[in-house]
Amino acid sequence: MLGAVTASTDSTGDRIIAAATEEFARYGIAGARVERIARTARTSKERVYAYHRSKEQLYRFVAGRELAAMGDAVQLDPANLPGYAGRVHDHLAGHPQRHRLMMWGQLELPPGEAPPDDPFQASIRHKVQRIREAQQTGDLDPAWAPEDVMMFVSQIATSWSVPTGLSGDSSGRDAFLAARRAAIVMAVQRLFPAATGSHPPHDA
Amino acid sequence: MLGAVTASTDSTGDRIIAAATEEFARYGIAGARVERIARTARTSKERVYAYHRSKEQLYRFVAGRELAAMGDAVQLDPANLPGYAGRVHDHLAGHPQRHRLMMWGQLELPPGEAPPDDPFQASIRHKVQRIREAQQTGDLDPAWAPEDVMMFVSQIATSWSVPTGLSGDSSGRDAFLAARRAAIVMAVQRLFPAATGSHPPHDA
DNA sequence: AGCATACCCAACCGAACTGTTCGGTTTGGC
DNA sequence: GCCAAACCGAACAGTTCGGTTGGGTATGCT
Repeated sequence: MLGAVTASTDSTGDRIIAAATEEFARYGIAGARVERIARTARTSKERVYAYHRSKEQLYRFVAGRELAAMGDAVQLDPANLPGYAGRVHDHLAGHPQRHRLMMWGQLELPPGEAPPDDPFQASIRHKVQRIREAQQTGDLDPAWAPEDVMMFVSQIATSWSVPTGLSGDSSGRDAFLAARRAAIVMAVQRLFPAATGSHPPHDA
Repeated sequence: MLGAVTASTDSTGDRIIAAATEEFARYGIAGARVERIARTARTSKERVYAYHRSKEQLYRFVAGRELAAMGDAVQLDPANLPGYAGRVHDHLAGHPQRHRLMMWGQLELPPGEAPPDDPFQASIRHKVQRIREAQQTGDLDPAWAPEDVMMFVSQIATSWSVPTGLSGDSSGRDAFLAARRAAIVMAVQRLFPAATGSHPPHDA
């Protein structure tokens, strides 16, 4: 439950991944302690390095995993961006570690890294492309630059993914997040309304 | 020019602050090296600790400074949020270190810190209050929760404050950022239109 | 029985870091 | 010239960490 992408089995490799996900989300790459990861995973440092080449590579692995899991959980639907934003909010706001895990990499990894196949860059480019296509088929207002659409939706959707202290106590947190979700959906709907569904699919 | 809040004089204390600002923005708190700060400031570690109690306290100092400088540079005008968002974009997108400096603190400092007078929390609360008042005077649509207004404007305004590789090469970067600025202003205008200015100021 | 694989544990290496100390030098006011 | 403050450079103490090594156990296959 603590690990973001809890594997189905409970092998040593899986426990290492779960423990690393937790550790990196909390302390970042530089702040993470391999010894602590090993202890949490009920194994030894030696095993961690048997499965992963280095601490940084281990981070890349779990971060990529988290990104993929998020891609599965929240499906980008360029014809219904308000719904997409709501799903993103649900996925992240209820599990702040998921957001933190990604942010650490964005700050700690100098942009001169894995340029050809970086999963994050690829994911972004893919989303922009999907939005561009939706604009061509009339599902989305073509007046906006697709990069802006993608960025604004992401930014609004993740507005409340980092606990700020504004969120109040833990008792009313669900209600709080639900209200924030409604505002997110409304804002995105106002900027990029969902397609009504009654339009010809480009060639009809 | 490199330091975000370059002091007017060039005393040792000022150079330490400038160097620390640069160092923290690039490497974060844990990643910053006091020795490197001292060298950049053309002084010694001994001097750094003569002016500041610890590395973390030094970070808090420069981060607070940066926050204050930003508060001066971009004035929140609840009656004209699109203009405010544009100013925030100008202030941050052209100087990504400014944004990075703040983000590090948000990730690295556990939320159990300086709860009573944390400048960041105070700044947020203050902005929310300003927005709430504008809603009461009719400058802003009172249908939104003020927290959402503040957060959405901030998120949209900072959309392009972190270089993503989408920004293209350095040659066309100015044009790129200018286009992004226009989109930001338009988006905020659509969500929270600027007051027309021809309304009675609450008591007329 | 033989063997390979997975595993544990503890020690270890080399490097790096924070924060302090200290002897000696410069600077500027009086 | 005198003195105090600011400063420098280098070393130091104490700790921590990433990553490696090596000896030993458990398991399961053939």
